[in-house]
This record gives sequence, structure tokens and C-alpha cells, in this order.
Amino acid sequence: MHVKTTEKPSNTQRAIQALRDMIFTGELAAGSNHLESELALRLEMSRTPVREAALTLESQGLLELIPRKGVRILPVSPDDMAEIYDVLTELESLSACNAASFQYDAEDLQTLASAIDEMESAVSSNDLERWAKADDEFHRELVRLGRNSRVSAIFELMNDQVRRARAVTLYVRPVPHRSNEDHKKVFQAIQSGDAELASQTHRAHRQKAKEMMLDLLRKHRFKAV
Amino acid sequence: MHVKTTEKPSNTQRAIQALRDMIFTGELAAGSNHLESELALRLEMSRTPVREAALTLESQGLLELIPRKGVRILPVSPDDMAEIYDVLTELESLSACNAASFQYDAEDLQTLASAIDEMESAVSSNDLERWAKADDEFHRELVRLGRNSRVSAIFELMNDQVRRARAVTLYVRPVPHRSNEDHKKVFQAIQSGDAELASQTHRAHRQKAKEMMLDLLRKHRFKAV
DNA sequence: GCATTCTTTTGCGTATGCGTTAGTGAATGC
DNA sequence: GCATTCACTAACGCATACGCAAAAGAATGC
Repeated sequence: MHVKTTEKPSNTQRAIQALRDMIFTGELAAGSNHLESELALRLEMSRTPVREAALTLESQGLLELIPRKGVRILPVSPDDMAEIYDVLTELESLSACNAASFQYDAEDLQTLASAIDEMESAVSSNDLERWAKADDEFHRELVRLGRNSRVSAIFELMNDQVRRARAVTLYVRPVPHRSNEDHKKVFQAIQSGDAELASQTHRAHRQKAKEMMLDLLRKHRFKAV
Repeated sequence: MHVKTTEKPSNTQRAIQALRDMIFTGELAAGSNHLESELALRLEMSRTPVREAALTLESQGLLELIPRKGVRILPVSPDDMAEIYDVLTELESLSACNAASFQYDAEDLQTLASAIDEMESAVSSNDLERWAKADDEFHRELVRLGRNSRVSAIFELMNDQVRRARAVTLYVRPVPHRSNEDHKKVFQAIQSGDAELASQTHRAHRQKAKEMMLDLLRKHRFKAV
């Protein structure tokens, strides 16, 4: 980071962050409508920055602006989740492929390795929250290693939605015992520079994850999150 | 389309469209800065809708807002173009894969077939603009057939940038004689429902396109478009 | 009672004004 | 001559104001 530690974010930035948080915590429920003026009141700022934030979030697919209805938080249906997983599958596999071809050394792969260890430890102590966090870290780092800023940006957007869904499914899903085997295989493929194997292995891993998530959503009749 | 033909777009929408157009035609050159107030004057509206449009375009990666410098049109370097092509390669290949698995009949694939014919005809009459348009149509339709709205949305964003680059390289590139063979192969794979083949064939096609584009940009020393 | 029209309210889209702050250039000190 | 300071300007971030259009409610006719 830079020297500038005291730069204060603008109200618009704060509004974006606040609205995101409120959406992810469910404080703003999926499908609900909220007037701009009401949100402005809640965030203790005027309509202008709230509106600007809403515009930004709209173009990110989190909500939509409906005249006279306020902002509507977009629900994520199982079908949406299928779309999202498909995108993530492709882009992460690409990342794995590229990461492998970059011939990273052990130090570069430190974060990835730590995430795997962390998941292992979390699973054995049955700490699902910690596992989810480490899993997230693994995927994010994988994408980062793929060194494609556009892929990273899209990943962040889509991953937000996955986290939303995972928040409601975390404790109804089976404990992820075997998942880490996949991660290790992907790790080894990257370490050994086998791009094709890394890509294919990760693709299979993600497709499994997709099926599991969709099963959960359907089984528990989550029509939207 | 619907009945509503007389709905007028808001100024913000017009500003978004106008700014996009101005960026793609080069009226707003890559790397240049433009004050919000100046743009507002040009678009004959107040700063508010211009600013809202700029926020939206910023989150789409077309420009950035720099305090006291105005909006800066983001240049697209060859490295950026490489990133973009990689994303498009993945997502279009996924689309081809899905399209193939949907077992479309001849009628469904009409638009795709027409685009191929159009390209053939355009190439033989040496009409590169027409070819580019048909090529664009082919790729867009392919993505549409993949039936993933998120993929479509990302495609549109990335494809915009490709069009920008193509605008400057169209007349320095070799005439695309063999490109349509790839398209036909992809088409046949989709028609015969061979998902794997469709995906792989298209991937190879896109990778060729990427290499050609990057060669062109490098050879002609386009540092940015 | 029900439908239809008129009135009222409400929220958005946009304009405008203002305080803040970064950037620019002049003035001063060394 | 160079650097530092300081005042000034300009542009933004945000608040506020306003007109319009849609939705909701009231009133009227049948």
C-alpha cells in the first residue's frame, strides 16, 4: 500500500459498501423494494450519493432501479446460481491453466498452500465458517495467480453471489471432507506446471460444487436468496 | 418487442449511450480527460445525468473518474486485449458447449447460419465492414444460444472493447478467408449436438483470433486504442 | 355497488448552488 | 536560481430544490 492512510472514502463509496453489506447480511432482503429517500435516511446522507451508489450496484447486477418503487434487491434463483457457477467454473479453470503455465515457485504459492492447510484444519475441528473463509481464500488466490484483472473483477462480482447463497446453505450441506483432495490436486498441477491438468481438475471440482449447491437449493426449496 | 414504443429514455440513459458512442468512434480519445461540466455542455444536459452515466461506465471499465481531472477514457493496451480475448475465449467456448447440448433444430440455428453465409458473401466481395458485422453477429448469436444471461452481459462488455480494437485494425489485417471454416465447424458441432467438439473447435478459433489481433497490435505499434 | 374520472400525493429525474479541496502560479525567502 | 509557501481558482462531491408523471385515493355518475 501507499503512504496515504488517511484518505477518507466519499459518501458514494460508503454508500456502495454499506448497501453491499446490507444486501449480503440480508438486512435488505432479496426481492424487497426500498425507496432512495428511505435509504438515504438510513445511511445518514442525501439522496445523491445513495442514488449514485445504486446506479453502480445496478450495473453490477445486485439490484435494479424501478421508478417509484425504489431499488429492488435482485433475488438469486437456483437458475441464476447455475449461471454463476458456470461462469466461475470457466474463469477459474482458465486461471488455473494460466497459473500453472507461469511456473510459480513455492513462495509464490504460499498463500494457496496455506488456504488448503487452513481448510484441512477447519474441517477437522468442524468449523464450517472457517472452512468457508479458507475455501474462499483458495479460489480468490487461484484467480489472482491467473493474472487477468478482468477475470478477477468478474470473479469478485460472481463470488459475492455465491457467498450469499453459501450463507444460507452452509449448515445444511455435508461437511466438505473430500473437497480438499481436489484442491490439492489442483495445487500440485499448478506447481508442476501442468496447465491442462490444472484446468481440467479444477473444472471437475467446480462442477461438483455446482451440482451440490444446486441440489441443496432445490432440496431445501430455496427459491431465491 | 413490446407495445410500448413511445417510452422516452432518461437523460442518464442517453448520456450513457452518447458517451459510449463517443468513446467507440474515438471522439473521446483513449487516455484523454474530459471535465464533467464540459461533457454536460456537449450533451446539452446538466452535470447530474452525465455524472451518473460516468459512474455506470466506470463500473463497466470504460473510463475512470479522477477528481479535478474529469473522466479519463481508459486506453486498451495489447495486454488488456490479451486479457479480454482470454475471457471471451472461455465464455464463448462455454456457450458453444451449452448450445450444442441444447439440441437446437435448424430453425433455432437460422441466425447463426445466416451470419456464416453473410461472412462468406462479404469476404468474396471484399467488404470488410460487412464481414466484421456478420462476424460480430455470429459470436453474439452463439453466446445467446448458450442461454446464460451473465455470460451474455460479460460478452457485451468485452466485445465492445474488441470492436474498438477492430476498428483500427480492420484494414491492416489479412482478409479472413479461412476463418469461416472454423465457424462452419462450430456450427456443425452444435447442430450435431457434440458439445465437446463445439467447445474445443471454438476455443481453437478464438485463440487463433487472439494471436492475430495481438500480432497486429504489436506489429503496428498500437500501444493503446 | 361498481366503474370512471378527478384530485392528491409521492418519488424520481434533473437542475442548481455551495462548501471543500486539489492544483496552479505568483511571491517570498534562502 | 531554486525551493517553499500561500493565495486563488476551478472542479468535484454532495445537499437541496423543483417539476413532472405515475400511483393511490376520493368523488361522482350510473
